[in-house]
Amino acid sequence: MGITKSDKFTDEQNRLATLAKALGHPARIAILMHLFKIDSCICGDLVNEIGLAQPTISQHLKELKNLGIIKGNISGTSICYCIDQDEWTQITTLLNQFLSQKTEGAGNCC
Amino acid sequence: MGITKSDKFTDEQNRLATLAKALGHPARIAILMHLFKIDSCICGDLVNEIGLAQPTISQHLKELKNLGIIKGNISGTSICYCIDQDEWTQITTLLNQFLSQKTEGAGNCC
DNA sequence: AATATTAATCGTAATATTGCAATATACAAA
DNA sequence: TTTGTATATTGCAATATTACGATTAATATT
Repeated sequence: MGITKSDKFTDEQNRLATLAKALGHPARIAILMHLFKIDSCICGDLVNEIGLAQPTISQHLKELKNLGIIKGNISGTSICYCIDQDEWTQITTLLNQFLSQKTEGAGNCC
Repeated sequence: MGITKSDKFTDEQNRLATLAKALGHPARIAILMHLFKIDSCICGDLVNEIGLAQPTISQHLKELKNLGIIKGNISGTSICYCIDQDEWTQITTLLNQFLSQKTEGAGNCC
């Protein structure tokens, strides 16, 4: 039904899924990559950099902002976005913790 | 339009997004967690473990299987799923590479 | 063979996501 | 104040995802 039954899962599971989902679109990956590459506030070249329409980029930025991954400050007529390093560290720590799991035994029973 | 314009992005960006997306649902996180915890083939208790209907679980398993994260072998009348450790290592390496990025400067210009 | 068990597939409904045109908002410059 | 520039919001169309009932396929068991 298009609706995720979050109540069936633990907070941790929901949190991990939410974070992964936010990274689950190439435009948002590209935005983050660009922000890392520029490594300072960028203002509006994302629309040029990525080939999507301005409202679409704006929407993806909003999503990343809602999760706290990036923050934006008004800078004259443009808005200055950058990675929130603290939040990024927290998020990636959580994800890494999950990703670094290993099957105990040689695993691969199949 | 609900369709992702993959052609606008690099292979790496698309790959990362696809992997992240696969982890972007709590049921799939829960399935992986359970497989790691059991650390051996489990067969059908995922349906009991997670409170979703059998076709729903089957669908999520298929998604993970398509990406190669898990594999399943027929074992009598049931099917035996487990993590594909090699593939998991590859995938997490790729993701970690992206996640471990840091803003060079003190960052946080905003 | 008939029956039971397990998991995949099909069909469908409900909701979510993606993308953009049009518009609105906010500020700067002239 | 008007004009231009940059970003956000709204509204909508197209597609994707999630979930499940019903069914099917495959194998065991009797």
